[in-house]
Amino acid sequence: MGFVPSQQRLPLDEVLVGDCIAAMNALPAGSVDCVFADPPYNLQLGEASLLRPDQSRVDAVDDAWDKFSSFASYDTFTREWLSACRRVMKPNATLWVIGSYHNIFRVGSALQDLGFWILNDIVWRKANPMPNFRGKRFTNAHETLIWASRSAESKGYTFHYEALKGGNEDLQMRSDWFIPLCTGDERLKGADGHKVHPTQKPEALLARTLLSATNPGDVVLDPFFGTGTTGAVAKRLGRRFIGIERETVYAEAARARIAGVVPLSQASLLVSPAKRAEPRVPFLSVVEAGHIRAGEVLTDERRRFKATVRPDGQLGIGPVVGSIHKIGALVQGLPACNGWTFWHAERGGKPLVIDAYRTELRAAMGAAG
Amino acid sequence: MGFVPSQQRLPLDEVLVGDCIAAMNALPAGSVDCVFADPPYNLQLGEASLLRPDQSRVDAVDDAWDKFSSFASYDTFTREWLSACRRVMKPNATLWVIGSYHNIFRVGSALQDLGFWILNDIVWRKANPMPNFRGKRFTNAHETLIWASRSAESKGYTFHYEALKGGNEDLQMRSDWFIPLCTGDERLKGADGHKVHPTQKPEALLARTLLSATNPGDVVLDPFFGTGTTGAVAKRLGRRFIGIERETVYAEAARARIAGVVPLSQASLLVSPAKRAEPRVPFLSVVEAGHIRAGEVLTDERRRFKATVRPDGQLGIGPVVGSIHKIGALVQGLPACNGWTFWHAERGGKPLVIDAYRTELRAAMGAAG
DNA sequence: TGATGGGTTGAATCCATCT
DNA sequence: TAGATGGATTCAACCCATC
Repeated sequence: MGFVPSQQRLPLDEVLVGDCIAAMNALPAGSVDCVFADPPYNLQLGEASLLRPDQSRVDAVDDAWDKFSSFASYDTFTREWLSACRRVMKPNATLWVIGSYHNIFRVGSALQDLGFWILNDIVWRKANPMPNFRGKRFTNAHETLIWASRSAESKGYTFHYEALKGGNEDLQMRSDWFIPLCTGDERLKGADGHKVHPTQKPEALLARTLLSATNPGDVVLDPFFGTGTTGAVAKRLGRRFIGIERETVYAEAARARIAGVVPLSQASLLVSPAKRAEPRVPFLSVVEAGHIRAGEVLTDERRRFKATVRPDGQLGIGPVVGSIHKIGALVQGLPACNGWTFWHAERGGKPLVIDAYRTELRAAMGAAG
Repeated sequence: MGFVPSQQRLPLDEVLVGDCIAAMNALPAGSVDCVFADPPYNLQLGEASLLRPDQSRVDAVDDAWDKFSSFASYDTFTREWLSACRRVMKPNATLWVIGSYHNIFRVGSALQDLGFWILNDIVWRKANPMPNFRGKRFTNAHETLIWASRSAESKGYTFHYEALKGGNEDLQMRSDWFIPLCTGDERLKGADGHKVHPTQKPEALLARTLLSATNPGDVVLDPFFGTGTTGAVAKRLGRRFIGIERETVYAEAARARIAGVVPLSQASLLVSPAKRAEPRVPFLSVVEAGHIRAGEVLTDERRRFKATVRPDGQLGIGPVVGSIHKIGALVQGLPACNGWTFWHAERGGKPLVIDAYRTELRAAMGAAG
C-alpha cells in the first residue's frame, strides 16, 4: 500500500484551462501537499432581483457555473471533484474547502463519506458583510471552511501551531477568523471597471490557510482557480501552485495577476495580524451575561429618568421600546445619546454606569474579538 | 391541503421520558411553533483518553447515547428524528439544530433532503472554549446552529428583526454570536459535585434563539431535552415547552430545575411591533381626511419633481397618472419607490413628508379601533 | 494636506396582499 | 393560482470629489 510519487513532471506554477476533474485525473497520484478549493456554492436565487433600500440592484451570482438542477446532481459533482483531489494528495496532505450554508453541508458530508478526516471547521467572520436588506433573517456574516486530512490515519500533516500562536498574542489560534472582504485595489477590475470575478476571495484568508498548513516549497493545488488568489498568495509566500480553471477569461486574469506578485523573503513569511479596533458589544450580551437582569430598572446618573430592561436587550418606558441609545435620546429630547454612558444600574445603593459591564465583557472577549 | 390542528391535548410544560421519535409520533401533526434540537454529536473519540498538559484527564463525552457505528446509522437516525419533527411542526414553524463539525454536515444535508429550507447558519463563538491541548489543530472555539423553516414556501415564520436590532446597538443581528459556555452556578451539579450532563448549553444561547424566532405563548419542542435548558428558558420567557428525554436522570434534573424558574413579567415580554404589522393606509384616505387637497402639488424634498394630487388618490404629471409609488419611481427612473417617504407637501414654507399624515391617520385608527 | 461627505458595493437561497 | 401592486428595507469599507 501507500503512495509512490510519480516521476511524471508536475505543471508547477501554471494555470491549466479546462475541467478540473479531467485535469486532476491527468496528474500523478500522491503529488500535492495541499488543496484549496472554492467550488460553486449552488445558490438557489429566485427570478426577481433583490433591491437595496435605495432601489439599486444587488449584483447577484447568476453565472452558469453555479447552476445545478438538484441536490443530487450537486452531490455527484462534489464527490467527483473531491475524489480526484484525494487521488493526487500525498498521504499527509490536507484539503481546505470554503462554502456557505447553501453547499457546505453537502461538501462536508461527501468529504466524510470519501474517507477524509475533518481536522477543523473554520469560520471566516466578515468584517463588512452585505446586510440583509429585507430584515427577514440574520445578516449572513460568515462563510465556513473545512480543513481535512486525507484520512484518519494521516497523522503527519503540517500545522504551524507555534507560528500561529506567536502571531496571535501568544494565544492558540481559534477556529473563528475575522477578516475583511476582498475590496479596493485587491479586487480585480476589468477594462469596464466591473469586477472580473463575482466571488474573489481575500488574500488574507488564503495567507492564513497556507501559513497554517503548508511549508515553503510545498505544492498547493486549486481546482477552482478563478482569478488566482491561491496562486498569488502561494507565490508571495514561497509555495508552488497548480491552478485549474474552466473559464479562459478568469485564467488569463489570474496569470497576469500572478506575474505581478513579488515573493517575500524567507525571513518575513509570518505576519502578525493587525490590531483590531475595540469589539462592539451588544447590550443584549450584558443582559445575557447576567450583569443586568431583564426587568431591572435603569436610570440616568441623577435618577431623573427611568427605563426597564427587556429580555431582548432593549429598554422600555411604558409602551415605548428601543435601544439603550434611542431611549436615552428620547427621554432627554436629544437627537442622539450614548446609552452606555447615560444609563446606570443601582448597585450598592449607588448608580453604576452600564459601560462598566461593557468593559468587563470586552476583557472577557480578549483575543477572541 | 394544509394542517388541521388536532384537538388532541398537547403535553405542555412537561418532560416526557422515552425515545424521542416514538414520543413525537404520538403528538398531533402541525402542533408546535418551534423545535430546538441538540442531538448526539457522533463524536469519534479513540479509546485512549485525552490528557491535559498537567496529566489530568479531560472528561470527554463517551456516553452510550453518543455511540453510532457508522455515518450510515447516524444518517438514518438523523433522518428519522428530523422527519418526526417536521410532522409535528406547524406550516410556519422553524427548527433549530446545534452541532459541531462531527455531525452538523450530516444534519444539514439531511435537513435539506427532507425539504426543510435553511434560513441561516449561526455560529456560536465560545468566549471560553477548551484549548487544543496537543497543539495539533486550531482551538475548536465554536459550534454551529442551523435555523430552518419547514419548507421553502413557509414565508410566515416568526423573526423579531426589530427587537434584535434594538438590542444590538441598532445594528442588524449577525450570524456570529459571542456567548460564554455554561459554567458556574448555571451548570447543574450532582450530589457528587460532578456536572449532571456533559453538554449542557448556556441559557443565553437558548434565550437568543427563542427571542428571535418565537412569540410569548408559542410551543417549543425539544426532542433531546437533557437537563432542560430549553424548558427553563421557555418558562422564563413566557413560552410553553414540550421536552422529550430518554434518560430518567436527566429528565428528573430538568423537572427540578424548571420548577425553580421564575417567569418574567408579561409586560417585559412584549415584542416590538414590526413596522409591517401597521395597518395599511390608502393615500386616498389622506385626501379624504382633508390633510392634502385634491389639486394640490406635491414635490420631492428638494423640489426637483412635481406632481398633482387627484381626487381619487392618484398623482398626475400632465397626462401620466398613477399611484404615489408609481409616479415617484417614474420621475426618478427607478424600478420602485416608496411614495410615502418620497413625496412632500408645502407646509409653512417647507416641504413636509406625506408619511406624517399616514402616521396621524394610524393613530386615529388606533384610538377608534 | 487633511477633513468631510456623497456614492458604490459585497456568494443573497431576503415580501405581503389583493385580484 | 398566478399576476399585479403596495411599500418596507442596509452596514462597513473604500473611492473620490470637494472644502
